[in-house]
Amino acid sequence: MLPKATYHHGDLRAALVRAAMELLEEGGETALSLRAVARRAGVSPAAPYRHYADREALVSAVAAVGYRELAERLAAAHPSPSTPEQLASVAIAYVQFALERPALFRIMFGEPCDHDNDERVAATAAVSLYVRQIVERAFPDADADPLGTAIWALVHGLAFLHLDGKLAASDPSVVAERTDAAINALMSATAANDTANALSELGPSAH
Amino acid sequence: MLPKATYHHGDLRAALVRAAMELLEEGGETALSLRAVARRAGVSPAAPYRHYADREALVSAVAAVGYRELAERLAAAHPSPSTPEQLASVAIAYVQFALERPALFRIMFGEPCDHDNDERVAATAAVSLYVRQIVERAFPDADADPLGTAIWALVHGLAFLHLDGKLAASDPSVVAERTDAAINALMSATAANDTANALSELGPSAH
DNA sequence: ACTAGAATGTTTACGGCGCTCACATTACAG
DNA sequence: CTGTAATGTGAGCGCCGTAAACATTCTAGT
Repeated sequence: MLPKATYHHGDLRAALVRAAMELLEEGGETALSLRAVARRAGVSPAAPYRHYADREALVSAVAAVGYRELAERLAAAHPSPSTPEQLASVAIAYVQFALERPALFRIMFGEPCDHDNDERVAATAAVSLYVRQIVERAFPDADADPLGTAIWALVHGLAFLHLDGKLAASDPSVVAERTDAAINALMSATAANDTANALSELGPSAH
Repeated sequence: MLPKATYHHGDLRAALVRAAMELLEEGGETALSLRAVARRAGVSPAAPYRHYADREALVSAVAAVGYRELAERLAAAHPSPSTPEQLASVAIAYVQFALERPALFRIMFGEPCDHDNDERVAATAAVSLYVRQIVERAFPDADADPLGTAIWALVHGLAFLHLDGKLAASDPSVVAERTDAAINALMSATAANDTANALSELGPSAH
């Protein structure tokens, strides 16, 4: 399939995403131009337009595979976390993913999201759902929606602040430690509130 | 000063930042090109290079004033917060700032930070310091550094997730409510830990 | 007051970019 | 087998960031 003696490529659509991913890892977000992607795929500058409406559509496709890879990474940290420690390990994996693949992470979260791109919105919805499911398992008595939001936001914020160098941290291990500490703080709060709620028997909808 | 009958501009350096700011608010980040800025400032495309090394240097300058405006906004929410409620109001102001000026916020935090730009690093250090000072006042018994990091990350993450549409929220008031809830969760945790620490008389340097 | 040189702005130009349109080639359905 | 749809090409437009040579103005030292 590499020889490319043929006029038609075969599966240019997928090849473009692959090429874009490579350029992104090699040269950062500035290296990700439609023309460069076309060059790497061995195709003319106008060819990508047969498969993607514009540059942003291709970028959204790249982001979508990014979401999938992030999900895999989190699952690898722990398939179905249900304790605070396990949840913390997933959180650390999230931050590590951001630091190891900064350009991809920025594309996934750092740009105005294209809400017309079905593939993309589905992928982010999956991440959101995943977080909430974890929270539901780990804290059955808590309101999963706001707590899931808080946890995701905390981890996401840690990732971004590290990414932007707002939090000095050359050593990945101190990043992990910091993430662990932050998550534990939030979760001990939740545990305390759960206990309080249970004791006072106020039911699910407090406040 | 507007007639601009003169060859020299007078204070082009500042005028460029102002023009860039305007373009950013009007047309988003894509509208922020060196050439467009020069046009708006009534000057040739090459003129900005007398004052900024390249496009990124100008963007960093814009980001720097963004940090200052964010600081003002937070101070306006509460000049010197020392209670959880006051801290929460500052957090809400942070998220609101991000939502009201998304393009500016993205420039401030969504790009690889230029660490060679003194103005910029100083401005972000100021924000970091500000957060830690608040935390020290609100939680004298806590370790301000990790707690400050956690709070900043939580708020920052909320801002970014809302910005990217990862958390559905058309209504600003529900955003504020969500922010309030998240912050309260984190802080009640801290309060609980403070109490525990005080009770067990472990001293300031636990862990 | 005069003048050299430093600042600052202009002009022109280069290559790369996203994107469009007319055209060439190939695949496939009838 | 053939016509039509799908896919890739080539040339070209206007924009971009940036650089080099040049023009104008400000300013300091005499």
